[in-house]
Amino acid sequence: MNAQPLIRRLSRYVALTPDDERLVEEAARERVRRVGPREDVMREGERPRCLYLLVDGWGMRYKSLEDGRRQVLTFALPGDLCEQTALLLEHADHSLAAITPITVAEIAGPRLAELTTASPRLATALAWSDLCGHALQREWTVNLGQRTALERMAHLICELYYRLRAIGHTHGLAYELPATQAMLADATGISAVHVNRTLQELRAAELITLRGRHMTIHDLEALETAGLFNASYLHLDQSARSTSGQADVTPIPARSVATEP
Amino acid sequence: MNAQPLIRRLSRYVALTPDDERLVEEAARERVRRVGPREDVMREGERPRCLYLLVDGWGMRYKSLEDGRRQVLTFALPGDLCEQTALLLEHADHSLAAITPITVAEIAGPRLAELTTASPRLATALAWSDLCGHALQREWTVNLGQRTALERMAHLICELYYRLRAIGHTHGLAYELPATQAMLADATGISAVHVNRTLQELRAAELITLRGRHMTIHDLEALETAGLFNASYLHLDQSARSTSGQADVTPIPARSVATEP
DNA sequence: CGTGTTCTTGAAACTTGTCAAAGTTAGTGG
DNA sequence: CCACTAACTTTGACAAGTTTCAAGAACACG
Repeated sequence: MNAQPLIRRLSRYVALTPDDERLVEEAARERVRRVGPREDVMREGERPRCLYLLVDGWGMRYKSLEDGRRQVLTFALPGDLCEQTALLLEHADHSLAAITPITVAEIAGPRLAELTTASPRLATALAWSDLCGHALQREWTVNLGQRTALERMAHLICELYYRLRAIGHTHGLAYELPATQAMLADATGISAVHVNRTLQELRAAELITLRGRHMTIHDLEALETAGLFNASYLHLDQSARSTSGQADVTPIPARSVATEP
Repeated sequence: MNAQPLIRRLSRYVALTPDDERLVEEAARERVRRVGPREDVMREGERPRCLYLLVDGWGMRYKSLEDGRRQVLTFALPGDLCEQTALLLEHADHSLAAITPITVAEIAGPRLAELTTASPRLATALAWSDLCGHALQREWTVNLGQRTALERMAHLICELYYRLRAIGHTHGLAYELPATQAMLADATGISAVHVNRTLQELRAAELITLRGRHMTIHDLEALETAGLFNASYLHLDQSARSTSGQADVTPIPARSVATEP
């Protein structure tokens, strides 16, 4: 039950066997935690003791500057997992906060190692999961560096649409967007006030409707154009590829680290 | 010889045995390429057929927008390696260009797999290398999203200083900076003209001198403060940590992919 | 000793940020 | 179920930071 979002996600990359799925389910069932909105799941500077799998709800990864400025690195959606290498760190380099009430499964390092050594398919799938996270981070770098405020917002709205659609969280062209404008501001690197104006501009252009937490896209193609958006960086259509007899996919990771010293 | 920068880099994370070093050397010697300034080593959209190891010179990873805008994702320095998972991709999601004349070693997927299966130390070291790359990308996200033009430049200058110092490419507080102001602009997300003004501001504040390609930092501490810079994200001081008997560092990766289909 | 790239400068326009206050929504407790 | 508070959204006016355009100066290379 709990592991469904992750299994669904991993299956996007590699065809898993029933055994694989069982392994994932066990790992995700072991320790489950609920965290309320505005609370941190994991905090910058702390020692990472496990990998967090977001089972349900919205989260956000962020880094803070000493003077209080804050940058959202990415929004975390159901099925999202920390990058595996994070376990190597002595101190986490960013925080993960809950936006809505969320459910997270904690996957300990040794447990993760088990998965990847037991199944090369899982190892590959997890590598894919990491890869997608990094591709996303690169695209955000571009978004922040090159796009105007309007383009950034349009781009973000498109990204969230595609990511949510991939996990069945859209209704037609609509989805629930629990992030506040202040959070959108921290994600796009523009001020909260300007986020507000930018959203109004998108409304005026009849590209979207946003009332309360309800986002509706009216013209996806136009919105993508406005945001210079191209979904390929999300790698949502990998599905089949890895299924066929891929020759020498070496085991892959199993990046656990010493357990508590 | 060729592999020195990478060996040096990997040794920062994990103590390697002579055997490990030999393996790395062999892998890096196999195919070596020289690329001239302004040429691409690898281009967005192409199928990645190997991992590139920058042996000598400066490069930059970048993504382009359809309308010609360009964002530098990071500067590549000697010893830098592509992330291992990049081999999974059908199409590279960014390009790598030479800034100076450079030497790159091409490491094929199977070769990489060999390294990681043969030596758990190498596997861990390579995982660390990936991790550092991602941590750097996250920090750039913050840089672009939250810092002012002056802060971004200061931050970038500090970052380059520390990275170059780690590979012995600094002379006291000075280093050669082959990137043009236009490249710095694409890296910091500000216009080339404003980069120029910003550099002058840093000069006026007596924080740096930049004549031709020669960068000198006059007051590193003040520069770090100006850029809200904190070197910890670079993970330059991992050295010792992994040396001691780390219990259960599971093998780790070996992320190769099907060789040419 | 050109010729093309890179750096520098100034002035004007524009995007975005800041401040402050009012309006709205949502959640909590009486 | 309403009242009340706190959080969030919206607005306006203004300030500031940054971009753009255009042109000249300084380099660097063949």
